[in-house]
Amino acid sequence: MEISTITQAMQLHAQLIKTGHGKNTLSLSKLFNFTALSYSGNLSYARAIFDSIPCPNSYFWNTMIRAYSKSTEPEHALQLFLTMQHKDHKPDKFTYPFILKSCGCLRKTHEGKQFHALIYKSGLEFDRFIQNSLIHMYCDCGESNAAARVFEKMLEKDVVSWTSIIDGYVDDNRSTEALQLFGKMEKEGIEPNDATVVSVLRACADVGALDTGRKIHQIVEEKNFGKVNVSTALIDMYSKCGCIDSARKVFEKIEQKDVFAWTTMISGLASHGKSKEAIDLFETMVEMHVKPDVRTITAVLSACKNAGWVREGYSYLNKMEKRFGLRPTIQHYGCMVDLLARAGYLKEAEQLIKRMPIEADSVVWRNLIWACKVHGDKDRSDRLMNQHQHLQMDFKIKDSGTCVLFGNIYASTGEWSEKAKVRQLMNKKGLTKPKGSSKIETKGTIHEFVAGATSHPDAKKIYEKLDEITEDLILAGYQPKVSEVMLDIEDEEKALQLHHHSERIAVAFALISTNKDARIQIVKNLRSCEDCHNVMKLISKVYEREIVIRDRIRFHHFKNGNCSCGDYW
DNA sequence: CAACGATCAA
Repeated sequence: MEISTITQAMQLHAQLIKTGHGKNTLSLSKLFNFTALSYSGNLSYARAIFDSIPCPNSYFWNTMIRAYSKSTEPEHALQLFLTMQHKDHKPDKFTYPFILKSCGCLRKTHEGKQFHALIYKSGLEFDRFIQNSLIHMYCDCGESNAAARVFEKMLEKDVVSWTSIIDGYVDDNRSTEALQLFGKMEKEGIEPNDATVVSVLRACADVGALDTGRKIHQIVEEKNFGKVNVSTALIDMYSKCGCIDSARKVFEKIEQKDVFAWTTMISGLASHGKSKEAIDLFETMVEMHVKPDVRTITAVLSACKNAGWVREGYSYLNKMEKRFGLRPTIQHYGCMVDLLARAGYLKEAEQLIKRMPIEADSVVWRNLIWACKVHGDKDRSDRLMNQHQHLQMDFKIKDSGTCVLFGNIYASTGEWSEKAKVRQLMNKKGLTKPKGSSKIETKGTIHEFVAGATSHPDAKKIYEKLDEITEDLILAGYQPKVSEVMLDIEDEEKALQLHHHSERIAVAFALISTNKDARIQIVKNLRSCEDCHNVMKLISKVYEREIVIRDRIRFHHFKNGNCSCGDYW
């Protein structure tokens, strides 16, 4: 008898009890399997069945543990493992993958390592499934190095091993290495499947690896990976690599578009400054009866923010709860505060922070304070900075972003002693300034630059080119600003090197290493500043090159000295 | 006697 509903399962259970289920383990295991694992099952009912078995065999133990590992309370899986040991029942090669999954979900690195030791002692360390689970567990716990050690030791790495380690590297901000691993995987002749390409596309999106991304698109076509999530990953990759039109083409071809596909497309359009298209697409989505989720609304609000549409922003924020039944999160309120503040409604922005049912985080405060500075409302920004500084002291928030903001504000108004205090505070709290970097892809390889770095093999040529660029820019009317970094550095020569921001170094590298008509595409890990924009505008004009910059917030397309995304602010 | 691992967006 096939079981497909929980009622059927209960009927079968009743029958088994009546006729005495002692001998009929096959029916009972079928029943148990359904109750514990199927989507329409019932975990506590499964546990009741489990508890009614006097001496459960391995299958029952493992299935019960597996059920917990998939549930919202994976810690019960670990508890059950202890019970199992207590009752002298030995774990086997099926037990460990579920246990390791639970450790991963719960970020229990320490326990995970202990299980690793147990696995080693029981001689199961060369089981492929267990090794793959170990890789995944270590990645979930943020220990990608430990995962890599397991991976290296594997004698037969299969496609799941490769996918797991690649995906883990992407999650751990090691996308460049993830792409190198994919290259190795191809060399070893392992065929990627749909899960693999999704992970590799995430890596491409992360670092702006368009060439590799296109290559993956070809593989997807050849192998006919038709799942929506693959298309969604392609849309995201193309969007994040600056090719919004290619993203759109992939989107149009999807037959059954789900929330993820819609949301990814909408946020791609929003980040490219195409607010109108983003909003239109959202309306179409609603017409097609696809229910938006909280992230969809975030994308819509950020489209409003980029366009400065205050009324529309408010209306979507209201609709979100009333029409779609979604509770706004800090991201939504933060976006709305930012929208108001950028449009110059500073008082309203501050009031919204006080009114909203969630406590503002430091990102929200930071955006508002910065907006006050941009709009020249010094009283408000001083007051907010004082308030926020107290918050920071009182709650011991470790937030280097806020310190950087304060430092920048003091520097821009020439309050050097205040700025020095911020620096002292950062030292005391052990905070370091996030280091800006710029990535660029040439011939399928990712190059990453930070200000002042000299480790690139072409460093000498790049800095020569930079000097040349600086001269050309000055001829075209650029006035070098006394950079903030320069003031902190004693050594003058070092200061001059640092003065070249990372994106300028990347552009110089692109100018000497790419074709004249290829567009230059840069991924920054921080938000780009006004000075960066002015310089990019000029370079694109003087050298007649198209330059695309992606920063934390959005894209900026520079062509012949014009920026198609409006001003940076 | 049954069974196990990797998947998307601010």
